[in-house]
Amino acid sequence: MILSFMYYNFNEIEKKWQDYWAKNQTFKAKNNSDLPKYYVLDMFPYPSGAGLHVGHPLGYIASDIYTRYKRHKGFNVLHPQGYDSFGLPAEQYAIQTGQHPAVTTEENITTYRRQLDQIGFSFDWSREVRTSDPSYYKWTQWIFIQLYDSWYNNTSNKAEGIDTLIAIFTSVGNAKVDAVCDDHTETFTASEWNAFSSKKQQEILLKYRLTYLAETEVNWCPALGTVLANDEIINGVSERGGHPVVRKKMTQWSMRISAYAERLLQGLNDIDWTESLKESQRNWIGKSIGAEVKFRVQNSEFKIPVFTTRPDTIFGVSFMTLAPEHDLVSQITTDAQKPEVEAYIKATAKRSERDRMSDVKTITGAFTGTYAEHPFTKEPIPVWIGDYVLAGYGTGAVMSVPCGDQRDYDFAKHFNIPIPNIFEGIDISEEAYASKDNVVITNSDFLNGLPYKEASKKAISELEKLNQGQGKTNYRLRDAVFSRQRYWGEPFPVYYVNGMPQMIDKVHLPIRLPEVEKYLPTETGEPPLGRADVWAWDVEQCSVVSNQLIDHKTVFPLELNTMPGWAGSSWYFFRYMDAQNNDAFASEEALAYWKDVDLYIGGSEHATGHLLYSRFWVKFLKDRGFVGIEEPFKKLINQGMILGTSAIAHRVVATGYFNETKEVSTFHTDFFVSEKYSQLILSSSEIAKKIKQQIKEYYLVDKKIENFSKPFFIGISPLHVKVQYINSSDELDIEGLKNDKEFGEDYKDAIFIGESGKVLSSGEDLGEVFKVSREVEKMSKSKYNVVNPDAICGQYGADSLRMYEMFLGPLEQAKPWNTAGISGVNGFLKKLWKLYHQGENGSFYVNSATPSEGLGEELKTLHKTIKKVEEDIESFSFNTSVSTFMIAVNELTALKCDHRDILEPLLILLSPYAPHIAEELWHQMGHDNSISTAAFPVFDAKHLVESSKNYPISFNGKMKFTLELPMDMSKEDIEKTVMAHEKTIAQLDGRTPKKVIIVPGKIVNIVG
RNA sequence: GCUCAAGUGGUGGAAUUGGUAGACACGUUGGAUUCAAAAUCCAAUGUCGCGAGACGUGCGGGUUCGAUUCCCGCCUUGAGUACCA
Repeated sequence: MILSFMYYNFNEIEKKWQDYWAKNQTFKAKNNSDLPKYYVLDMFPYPSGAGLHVGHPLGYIASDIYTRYKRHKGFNVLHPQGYDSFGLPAEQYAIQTGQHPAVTTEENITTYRRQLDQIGFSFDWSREVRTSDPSYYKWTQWIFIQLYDSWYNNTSNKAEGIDTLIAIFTSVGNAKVDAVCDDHTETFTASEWNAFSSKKQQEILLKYRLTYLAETEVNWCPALGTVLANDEIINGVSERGGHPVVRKKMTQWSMRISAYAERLLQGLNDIDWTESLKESQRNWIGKSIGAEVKFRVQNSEFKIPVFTTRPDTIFGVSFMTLAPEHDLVSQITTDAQKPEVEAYIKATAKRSERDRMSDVKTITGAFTGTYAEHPFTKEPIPVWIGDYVLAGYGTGAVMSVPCGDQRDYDFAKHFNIPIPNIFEGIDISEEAYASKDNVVITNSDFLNGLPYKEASKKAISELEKLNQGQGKTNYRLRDAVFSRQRYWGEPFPVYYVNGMPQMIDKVHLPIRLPEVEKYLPTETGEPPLGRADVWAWDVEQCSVVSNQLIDHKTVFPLELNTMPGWAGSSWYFFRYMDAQNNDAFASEEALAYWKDVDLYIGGSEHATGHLLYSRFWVKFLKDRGFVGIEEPFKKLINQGMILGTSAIAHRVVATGYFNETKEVSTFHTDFFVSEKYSQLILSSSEIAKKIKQQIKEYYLVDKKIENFSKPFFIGISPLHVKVQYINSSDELDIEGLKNDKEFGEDYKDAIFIGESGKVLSSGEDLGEVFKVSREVEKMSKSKYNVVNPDAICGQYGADSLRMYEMFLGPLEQAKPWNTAGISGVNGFLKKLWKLYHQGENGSFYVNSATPSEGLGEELKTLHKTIKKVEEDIESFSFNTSVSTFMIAVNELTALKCDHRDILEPLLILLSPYAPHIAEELWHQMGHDNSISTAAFPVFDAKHLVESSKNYPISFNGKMKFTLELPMDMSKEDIEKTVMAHEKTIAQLDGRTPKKVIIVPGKIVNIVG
């Protein structure tokens, strides 16, 4: 066994230790331990059918290094993994092929697991979870019911059980309740409440529940046949697939995340996330402070509430603008204006969200014919509608102050509305003045002479006196739509009685996803669950029964929507703490021990989706007493994307006439030129002439194509070729490309012109090469630059892959992958192996005797390495540790070091990065246990003490030479020695220095 | 437009409180070993220059004895966001 490992046989070693870890459950975390806990989590992966490319494991490698490091440091580490296994791709595949998504998901997970295992991650797989597993989504449904049974009390500033709200309604009505609820919720007394029908009471309660069913304007994606949440739409099209999205009114489940807007914003101050990530959450929450002002509509009872951040500019209002969708529009429009207004509303409804977004320059609007009344001057203010006002933000109406807002200004200019100036000494003839700084209000009655802040305060207090406004804080964050018209998601534990939703009792969970014969919407446009035959709830038997039994007395229809992707991923980090528990989503003890995630690593694309929703659910679960923490992820790191290095071959295109009609056209020839000629060929160079001639002969003689002209003109067309055919010197493996099965005959006849201009029929011409040019792009199948970790592990080993991914650059930065560079770390591991195999014929050998002296240099190297590696891991600077290891091995090799006292601690330092080789050498050193819990070596500064310093001697800040001087030399002596040095005298060339700066231990700088 | 991040050799990148710019690696060139290749080892490698030397961290200023690092103004690239009242 040992003999076969005389050389570094990574394939055998890695297999051996992966099997050992699995068999011995080396990385199983205990739920009770005297050791301090540490929880390291990777963002939940979706098991896609394409498998992993080398970009995917980057974050997993980083978190695994940190996990292993923490174990060496004496922590009980929880490092689990699982699958966010509900989702669109499996369902789209199911629609195309008819295969059940559970089947393809299972297959994908198998591939995923195999790929993860071969990289040597130290996951505790005994805690694996899958969101599509009924034993998991049972608890997702359970949390949904908890949300339904809760309301948000602004007075206590937390969520409470709905029963406390009902108690208040029963005793005093809702006038005194400060709760987060729908707009336009009616006020009622206790006696009115008690007299309401049960249905009416249920309708009212829905306006308060934290998850509620309501008709809302949603983002409907016709191509996917489902609604999407705001964060699932990028630039007006769906995040998945890029399909158009339209606005539509639908009855949907929503999550009242807006109740938590302020807490979600404030919580950001207490967590260690990157500033950019916190900033995008802050922008998404979009807090703005201002006032709500009510404008009376002249000659009517209506009032138009508006939200403004500039109450100080209230005397600058010259019109009002309502969103075309605003409820009041139809009621206040005069008969005379009705045709124009209705036509405008129709026109804007037709425009998709995308059109409206891409076309912000065109100013459109219509006058309603109605006037509102200024709260202070009582002057009439024309009321317009315009699509630059969004129905979903604020009150859907604005008080338009053209002198202080550019959009109002443009609108006023376009429709010839007056633009009164209320800013002292500011010119508004060209554009509005939107800044809050350096403003003094004028032409504004009691606000004259005041700056922004004072004027705003004063305006609000005056509005309050009139009962026409008050200070208000507004948030951009909208409630999140929670229904999806899809099959492959969690079913809602909901049935309907008289159209009102009812929760199924928690004891009957999980409500399992029913079988359907097709995964498409029904003919009547209902979601796929509408195709299920057994999808009704029997309240007496408490079970799911056939639809045919629906009688609306004891058997009722079940909800047809399913939950969105973020449902299962908003709480999974708790399930890992106690993954097998059947009585709770996790036991109180487990929750109390593991608390929160100490380190979370994942992509920044989840900034406004998963990371916001998780925080929301955790705050809710805390309010209701189910968990003890306010924030789930203490520290969060976004790993940067690994980009591909595409290989581009240069194909010759020729322009000429190639047929009897002598029509001139351009076509792709079979000729390729090496990188050197990719620019040159456009000119009338010798090589271009030669190629033209070759092309002519080839098509006329070899291909026997008649009527083939000599090409008038030749150019270059770039062609992506597979990166696996490119070596470290950017040279193409011509044979490989020609015989690639994927392209069949495409390149069978290709002719390659190499670097020296010679034609290469194949790769046999020695010393003659064909080069491609390289370009850094996103890894994608279509660019043939995807690199599969399986191939890397096979050729270089998992330890090389792990180290190389770290070596590429800082974790958080985007960086290109180039397989050629991996030989560097692979060479390092071979060199390391040799260091431990300095015996006869390269056999394993370490010197276990502890010499009394003489290890000075070796100890210096070791302790320098301990210090640097420890600092690097603590600061997530893994790329520099890899360099440090290389330096250490280079130095120890030069010293021919074979001492156990040096080589053993070095292995522990290395084991988080290259665990397989570390385990193997650890084992060869005579240890029976795994290296994974060996104590991390302790740094001792005494080994780094230097007696002298090689001082850089600078003249006017520029280093000219260095001088070795004792560390304890005084400033005066340094100056004397330096000034007396011959090189100093030569540099000064007779001049007298103005000043000599000496920083002991650092630098000498001579000025003058 | 706004917000955030980043610009250093042929390439990936290093320089953690301002103190020897280019560590470590890839690539390239030359050499050793080999019948030959692979593997391995040694040396050189920022630019210009034969050389002494000069220049050099996106650009222009500034602070400092000294700036990749700090300040001001610009340019470029990437990411996010977008009529948010």
